Amino acid sequence: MRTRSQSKRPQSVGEQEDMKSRHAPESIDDNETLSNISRDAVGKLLKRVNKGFNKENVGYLRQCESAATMERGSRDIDKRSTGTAIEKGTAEPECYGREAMQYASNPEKDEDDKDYDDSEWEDGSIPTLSSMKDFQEDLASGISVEFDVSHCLPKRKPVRRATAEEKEVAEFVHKAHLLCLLGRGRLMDCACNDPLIQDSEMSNINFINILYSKRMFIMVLLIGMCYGSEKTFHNNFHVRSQSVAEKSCHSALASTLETREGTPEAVAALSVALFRALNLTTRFVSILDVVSLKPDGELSEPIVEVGSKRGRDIFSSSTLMVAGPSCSFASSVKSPPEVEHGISQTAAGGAGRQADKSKKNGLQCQDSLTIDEPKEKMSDVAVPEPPIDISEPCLVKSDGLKRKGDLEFQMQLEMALSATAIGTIGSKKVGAPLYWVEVFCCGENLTGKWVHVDAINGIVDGEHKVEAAAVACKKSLRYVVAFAGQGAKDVTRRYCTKWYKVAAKRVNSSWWDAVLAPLRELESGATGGGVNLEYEASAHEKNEESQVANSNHGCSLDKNHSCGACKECSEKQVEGSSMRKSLASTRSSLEDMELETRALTEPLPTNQQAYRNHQLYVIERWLNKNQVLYPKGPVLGFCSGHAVYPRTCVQTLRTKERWLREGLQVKAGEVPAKVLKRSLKRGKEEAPDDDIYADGLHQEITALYGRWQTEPLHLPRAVNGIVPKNERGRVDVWSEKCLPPGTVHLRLPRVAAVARRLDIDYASAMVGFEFRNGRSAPLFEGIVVCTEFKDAILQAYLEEEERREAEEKRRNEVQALSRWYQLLSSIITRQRLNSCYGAGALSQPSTEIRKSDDKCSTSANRAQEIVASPRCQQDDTSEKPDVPPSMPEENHEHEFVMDKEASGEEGPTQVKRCRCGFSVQFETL
DNA sequence: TTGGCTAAGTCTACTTTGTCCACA
DNA sequence: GTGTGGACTTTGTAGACTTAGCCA
Repeated sequence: MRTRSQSKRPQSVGEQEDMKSRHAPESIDDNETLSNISRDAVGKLLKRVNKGFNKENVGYLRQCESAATMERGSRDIDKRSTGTAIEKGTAEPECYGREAMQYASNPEKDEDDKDYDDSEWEDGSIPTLSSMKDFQEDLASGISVEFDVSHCLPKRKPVRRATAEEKEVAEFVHKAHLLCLLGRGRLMDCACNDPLIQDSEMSNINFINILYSKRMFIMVLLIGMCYGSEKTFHNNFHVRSQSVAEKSCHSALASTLETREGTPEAVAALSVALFRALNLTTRFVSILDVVSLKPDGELSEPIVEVGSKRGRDIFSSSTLMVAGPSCSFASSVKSPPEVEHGISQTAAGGAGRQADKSKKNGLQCQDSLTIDEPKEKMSDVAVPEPPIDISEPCLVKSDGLKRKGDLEFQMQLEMALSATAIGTIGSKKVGAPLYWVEVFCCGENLTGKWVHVDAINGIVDGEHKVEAAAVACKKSLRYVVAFAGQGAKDVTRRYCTKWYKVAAKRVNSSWWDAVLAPLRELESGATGGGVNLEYEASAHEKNEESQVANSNHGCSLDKNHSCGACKECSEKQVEGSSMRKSLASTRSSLEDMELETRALTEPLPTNQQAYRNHQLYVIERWLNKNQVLYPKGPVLGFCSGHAVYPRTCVQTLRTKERWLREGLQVKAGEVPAKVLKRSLKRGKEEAPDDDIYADGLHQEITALYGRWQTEPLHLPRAVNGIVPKNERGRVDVWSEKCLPPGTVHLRLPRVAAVARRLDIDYASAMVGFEFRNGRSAPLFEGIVVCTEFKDAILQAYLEEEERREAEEKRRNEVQALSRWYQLLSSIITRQRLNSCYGAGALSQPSTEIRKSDDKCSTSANRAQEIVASPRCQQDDTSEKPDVPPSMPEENHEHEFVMDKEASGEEGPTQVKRCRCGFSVQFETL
């Protein structure tokens, strides 16, 4: 096919060849390059054409071949009509050459050929197989394709960089979104404390009496959130896609509780409510899926691309998130129909049958696990040391499989399920783990841990799997926040293994820490104030023991008893309060230590780029020019042959002058830790011994020193009231440390004049530089004087300021009076002129003057009074000229006639009036 | 898909210590 | 005659940093 523009081209290939041959001697090199480029481009095009025609256009080609005769006829007509000398078989090469040019200039467009605008194309001959053959023959015979070399050179795409303003806006949006999500999490956490919801959930279980056993607690976790082995929590609640309908958190939970169907957030929150109803210390944990911190950055869309073909709801619903083989996968969430069809049939594929098979085994395993395994495993260990997943033990730890065949079958099944799970994750067909629960499980000697519990997916202690699942779902694990007691705590480090990657995507830590600071206290108070299993068990025992005692003083005792009236209860409250506080601080600090330990024991990255901004490690190649490693060691490892050092070894070097600003000076005899060479482009010459001339370039060296080479600044002390000054007769006050001993910095305006008047020695205090008039200029603020003169100068300064203020006030008053006098004088003069010339032709200017007077007379009421004086009014009304009998010609000479005579306070006045209406009022002497 | 490398654009820190003239 | 204060004009550069593209 040919484009319209192509059909209008005046030159045929033959003509191009002629031109090429004519210009060949002028650019032999270019021709060689062009021929190579042409050959490559045509080769690529041929591949593409073959591929395209073989795969896509075969059917169409058959139709075209059947109509080949007709098309050739029309092509001949076309050739005759255009009048171009297209040889047989050259139309197609030209066509290909055109495509080759397009392809060479923009290879990416190749994929979008189908999207070409139809208007750009006209009906033409379809290249048939025979024509292809001809084309190849022609190609072999030396036909080449010319194209503009400027379009075929590989060019980088123009890089669109965000400006500082865009970055700032993006940061604002990021922060705002973060705060919104933080607020949302707090609301949801608050809703989890709703007693109605908790009671409603409690009504579904009936083993509260056996709760107070850590062994039972673990078992409860394992069997699926208190709903029994056959009726697990995540089987009981259906997870559906995120609802866009605006619902309050309470109503969302209530609705989910009633319909047994809700969003992942609501289902996770219900599990929190359930645990809290059971008096377990529980947090509602959420990934704050906030918009990117970078402009035009990736928005964490809740839907993955694959889902678009089968409907967005499929993958927006939370399904299994863990990669491992899972019994819960087999007995997975009762999902909506599309979920079952979408995932079990597509993602799992053949493994769906495996899943069905394992479902039966899984249930058996669950049963066996919940009854046997926990009792054996948890009898001695309170905290589940290995990650406990209800899915894993069911296949691995069954005692019933003893025979070799059974073991082989087990391994095969495990491998199949692993492959299924990996495939599932690889194809991004899992729901994003956005919400889960953390339950504090206390161990011996107050050593406890927060246990990850995902009620939606039926996973316990799977914190190490969250990151992988989030990555698989294109979710960024930037902020993982645990909510409790209206507070919040950042627990991201518990769930991420590569903190250096996460930290780069987070907002600056100071702002985030400031936001979370008050929330951390609330969270700490709530989680510490809650009851862990150990504490609860002991408290429960105490309650039972004290029931008898309570009956003595008449207090009704329940688990939340606190009358506060009786002495025992008061003491118990105080004791409990202090215990809770200590428990909270201990628990919180222990968790902080744990998170900090995780951060400090992060594994070494395997790529060099990661060391550029890594908080813990560094390699020497990424050091800045003013950084060195001191001490250079220890070597923690190697990355691509580069030694890895702790980041703490990195020292920042500064010049002597820079250290002075820090209040430090370089020790005598210290050799620069690093010497920088830089070219001198400024006209000012440095001292000759500081300059070097190398390779004809005028360079200067900059000696840099480390902090270990410095000592506190020793400035000469002020003696006999004389301030030590620098070579410019000033004192550089970068900070208080830069003040000579015995001096003080008086940062007051006009204080220098006071010191000078008192004949006290002082020095101007230079506090920095500012750019004025295109160059930097020192910035002075106040003076530096000896300490003993401080009070005298301040007292004199106050007196001088009072005197100056009084003088200024007096000057202002005089100036105000003068301006009032000028104003009134001008008004009177103007009014007099107005009364004289205000009629007739001068009426308009008079009005304008009055308008301008009005603008400035808002504060001059007196002036308005004068303007509105009786005499003026009389003039305005009585002096209004009569309508002239006839309009005189322009530029006529006034002929005044004595109109009337009046007498005023200032004497008799007379008015002369011309017949044109112009009048003159004058006073008679 | 990941990592190494590079190009290119953006941002940031560094630099640094006047002169003339009107007016009080 | 002298001191004071305002106007003048509005940098330039190197290097760090970031990001996208290319390639292995």
